[in-house]
Amino acid sequence: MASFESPERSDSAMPLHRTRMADLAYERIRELIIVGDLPIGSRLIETQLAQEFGTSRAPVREAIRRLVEDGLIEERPHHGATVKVLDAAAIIDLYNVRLALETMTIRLATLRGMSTDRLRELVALMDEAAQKGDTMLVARHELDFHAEICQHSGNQLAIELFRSLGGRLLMAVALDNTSHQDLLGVAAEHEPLLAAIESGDDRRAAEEMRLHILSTVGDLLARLNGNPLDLLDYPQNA
Amino acid sequence: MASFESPERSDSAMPLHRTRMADLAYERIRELIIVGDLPIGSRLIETQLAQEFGTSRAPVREAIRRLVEDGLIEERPHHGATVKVLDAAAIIDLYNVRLALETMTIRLATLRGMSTDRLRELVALMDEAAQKGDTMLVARHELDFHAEICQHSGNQLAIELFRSLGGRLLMAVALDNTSHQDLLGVAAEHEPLLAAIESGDDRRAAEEMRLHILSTVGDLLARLNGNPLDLLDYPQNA
DNA sequence: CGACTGTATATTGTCGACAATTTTTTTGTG
DNA sequence: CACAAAAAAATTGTCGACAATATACAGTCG
Repeated sequence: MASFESPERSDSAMPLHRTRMADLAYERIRELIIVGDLPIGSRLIETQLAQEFGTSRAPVREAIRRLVEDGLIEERPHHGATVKVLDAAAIIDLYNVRLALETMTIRLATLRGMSTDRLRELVALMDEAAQKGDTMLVARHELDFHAEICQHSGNQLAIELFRSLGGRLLMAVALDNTSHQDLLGVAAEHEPLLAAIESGDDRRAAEEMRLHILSTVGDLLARLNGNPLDLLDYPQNA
Repeated sequence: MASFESPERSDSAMPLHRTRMADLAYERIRELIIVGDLPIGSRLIETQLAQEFGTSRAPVREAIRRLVEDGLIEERPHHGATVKVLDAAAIIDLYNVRLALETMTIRLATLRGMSTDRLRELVALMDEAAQKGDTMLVARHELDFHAEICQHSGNQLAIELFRSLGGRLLMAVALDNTSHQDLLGVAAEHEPLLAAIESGDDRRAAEEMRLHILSTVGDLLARLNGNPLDLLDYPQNA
């Protein structure tokens, strides 16, 4: 009868994790890397991070393994993990892959007749963030914009891949600490994309995406160092 | 002086890991999944696998995390890991991504003037395996063939991504347990690709790659179930 | 003074145990 | 017999400790 069970101790029973420490560690370390708090090349000491998070090493190890797979971290077997370098060459590689992936996803999304409502909301958020001069927030909304398109492609694999690319894409923006110049124009630059999606012409949408991405990476590389884009000029149509 | 140190006990000191258990576990589990020994949907019990490998759970956990990132395994927070389903829809997604990626890498490789010597060796190996009727071995050499092209693109990210896609690509072939019919023809089908690469015309190479991949996935889906390719028809040129 | 060697330290790799949670089985009841 | 609640079992999540390895440092000899 009426067994004395206290399904939830209300007093002092705070830390009962409803979520996994490993997930938290993953998010936190990822953020540290993206923001640049853990600079490129710096080592990730498991014990140190564990202490900082107030956990054991196990969740930290797990988080690090995931970040390795995300490409944010490099690891040598007994040496440890370091934040992977993201130089101009890596950015070109990154954007080449992005180009290939996103020209595909936007075609699929366009063919499926995706609505642009949410996209317009995100553009508005970009604008808002731009007016505050918050470069990083603009970049995050911009990433959401592209993720939204990816989502509507229906290609689950592409969605996963784009998510895992997100960290590096944000890193690339964060590297470029200057660049408050044309922040106001970034929202408007998305109009042609919206129009193309609404037109239902997938080929046109892909071409707009190509131009959009090329412009983005061009700016990025131009600011990072004068390096012109090496082999990124990659037209899909004649 | 001359401290008694035995840097390598020759007798019975076998398990001194020169390599990490976690790596071994990763390879072994991956192979179990690809071959189909761990069928789709089956659960991966950490303790069970650990016992089978003669290790603790830690390396197994690590391996599982990596396989999750490779997309071979699905994981719900407290429920455990299961082998991810790979149905016709997933295969279409996979090959769409592959198409986007490989039409890019072959263009870059071609522009860089890659040698086809190694590729011809791999075609020979395919033929050899085909004559033995070893479907899986043909598939592995075929994967190496494409990996080789990817390698010569110089795009590090694309190389990583293709490697992580490899597991799923092999799984797709393994699913299709029949299919000894046109095994002999598979080697010859690579000739146009080789010719295009040697011609130095990157656009032509990309088109050949597109045809090649479309043909592959077409066969695959046709055998898997009568499902016609849904939205994969994805020409790059007009 | 520099190269080498051996030691000390720091860090990762693995283990066994316990806590938290979920799934399965059992039990009681209408 | 079906159905709900409770107990039991199985499994994952986290921890602290130890072993294996790599790095840093000091001492020695040329």
